[in-house]
Amino acid sequence: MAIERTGRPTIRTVAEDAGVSRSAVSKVLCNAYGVSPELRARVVASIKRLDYRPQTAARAMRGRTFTWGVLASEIHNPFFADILSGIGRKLEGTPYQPLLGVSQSSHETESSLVEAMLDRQMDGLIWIAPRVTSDILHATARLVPTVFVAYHEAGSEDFDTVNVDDEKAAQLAVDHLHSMGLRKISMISVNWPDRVGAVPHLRERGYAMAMRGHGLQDLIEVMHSEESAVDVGALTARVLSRRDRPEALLCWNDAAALEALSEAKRVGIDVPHDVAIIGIDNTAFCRLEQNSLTSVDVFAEGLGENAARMLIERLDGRTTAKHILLEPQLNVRRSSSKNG
Amino acid sequence: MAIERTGRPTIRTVAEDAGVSRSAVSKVLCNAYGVSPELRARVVASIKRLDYRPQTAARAMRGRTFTWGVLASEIHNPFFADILSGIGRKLEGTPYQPLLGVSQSSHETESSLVEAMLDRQMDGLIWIAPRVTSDILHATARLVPTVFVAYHEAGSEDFDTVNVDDEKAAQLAVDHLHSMGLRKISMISVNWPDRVGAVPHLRERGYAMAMRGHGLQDLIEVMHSEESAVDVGALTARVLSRRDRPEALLCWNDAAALEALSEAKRVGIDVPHDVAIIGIDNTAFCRLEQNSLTSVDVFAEGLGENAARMLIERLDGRTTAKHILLEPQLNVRRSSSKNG
DNA sequence: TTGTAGGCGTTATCAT
DNA sequence: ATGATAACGCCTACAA
Repeated sequence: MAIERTGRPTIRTVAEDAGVSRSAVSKVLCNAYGVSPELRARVVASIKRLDYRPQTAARAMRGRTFTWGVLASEIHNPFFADILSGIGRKLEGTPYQPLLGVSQSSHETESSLVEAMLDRQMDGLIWIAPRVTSDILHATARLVPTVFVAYHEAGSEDFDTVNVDDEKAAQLAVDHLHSMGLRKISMISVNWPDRVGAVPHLRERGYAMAMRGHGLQDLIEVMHSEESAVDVGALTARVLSRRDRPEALLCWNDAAALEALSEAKRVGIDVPHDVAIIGIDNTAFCRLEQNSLTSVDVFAEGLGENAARMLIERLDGRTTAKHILLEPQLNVRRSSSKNG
Repeated sequence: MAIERTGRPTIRTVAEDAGVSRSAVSKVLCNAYGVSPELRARVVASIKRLDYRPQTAARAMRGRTFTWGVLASEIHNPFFADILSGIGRKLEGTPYQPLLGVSQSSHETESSLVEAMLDRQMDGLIWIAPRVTSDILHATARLVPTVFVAYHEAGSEDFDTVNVDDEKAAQLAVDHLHSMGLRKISMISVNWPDRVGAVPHLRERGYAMAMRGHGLQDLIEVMHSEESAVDVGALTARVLSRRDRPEALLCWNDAAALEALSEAKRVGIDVPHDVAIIGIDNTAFCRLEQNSLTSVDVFAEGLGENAARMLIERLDGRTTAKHILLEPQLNVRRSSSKNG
């Protein structure tokens, strides 16, 4: 019986235990042709008895790792956690293991995280809300099957994308506010690398389009803050203290909207009476009574599930790109309702 | 020039480019002895020119992967995100890459996630808030260097632990409530696998000890809910609607406390006047005005940094166990203050 | 149907 | 100081 350095049984151990060749074991593992039921049974029994599991590194040398890299730049936002849940659920029962790498801004850059994933031979990548330039995305996708979530480039042949219609999400919000008779609707957005397909960009566009659609083009106002919570808070505080304060604030995401709620409360401005506030993402915190934040649901978990499905299809051989666009849905709560 | 299947340069490509042997390149990569400055320079130049990076799978076959597995059962709680931030920060500039695996309850079990990590030859594990039995933890730690965060077993020789003093955290909360003249202090805890070293268990103990310390042993009341937000909400609603409603609720973590705030608001019970509410973890949401939740800081990011430091030390050769216990710190906010 | 042999990219041992 | 060589565990032609 072969004794291995690691103490783990190897394919060799199993072969000896079952009294067959190593390749026989391998064939059983890969569900390959040319193994008799009897031989298979013996091998399966040995595998079970020895508690054998193939070593990913060795497999990687010959092909696949059964490992997916999931890339995110931030995970404090529950939006990312929801996506990950969706991926995890979809991968249940498959041999694939998703592993999350986080590129904390200012720490590890996104590109070096991608390199780390490539070095580790991930079978595929799910990349959430990328910030780097489009050419890097294409270059990456040509090296390894990649699905982008929260990044729009429906024309790309190199990769799949899975998104909610972010323009429409913002439009739904504006339409709702307008239907309440509000006109001075400003938007709080975020400083983000200026990419055409970036989510903040599209949400800003949707806002502007909707405003124009209602004849409010003169009232269009988009303000940008850094991503940090304190910056969002400071910006909101400035806006709310203005004499010509807007009647409503559309925040580019829930995190910003929750900060806005906080600032409004701090300075004693009533929501929604003095100012209505709307977020986008419809994360779990919106539901809490102290927030009761109107928000546009972007079905983050569904995004994750779809992304996983796309990648499975790719690994199963699909070569043409697919681009999925889910319908957003408005959830009205107290932060923007008349009888709030 | 060797052409590789993957299109990536290999150590062989570099060797040929630099006109040296593969072992020479390897030695440069590993900072091994016996390479002349001149040879090293040539190799380094080739590595840079070819943009060569070693393949992790191949390295794994010979030893290390420079990859750490981080295990968590849930990531919606920002507590986990903070820990991960701490790990990431500490690992900046090191060759190690942390990758997060999530064992969503009811989906993938924790044990199978551990197996996935072992199959992928992680150099080390950081395991946050494990739920499985202690013997599994020991068995795992004997296979691969492991640091546990948010799990107490200071006597273990097999692994390191990094924690805040969870008993004391709960005590601080009770002491504070008691100092406000409150006596009927109940605790909302969670159904959790009944492990001696589990965080909910210790926080419950700390609560009970503090109550006894103040002569309030007859008022000790610990209620348990499932982890899901709706369950916490339902339990809180029941408690708040009781005629003999407690004067204060100590929630085992912030997530539960935020739900409690929500329910209180829903049924029109004023916080803190009618009931004071305290959480533990001091996650970012406590700061928001609409929550203004008193909470005990457990320095999650510090936990992450310490865990990373412990694991680095292990990989550098330390063989004796270390157990770190940070001091918690109370942060009083409106949800428990007299002039709230 | 089954087994043999070679190689994936890297590191470590041992000659030179 | 440098280089040849042998593993590591697995998969896949190909041979029996």
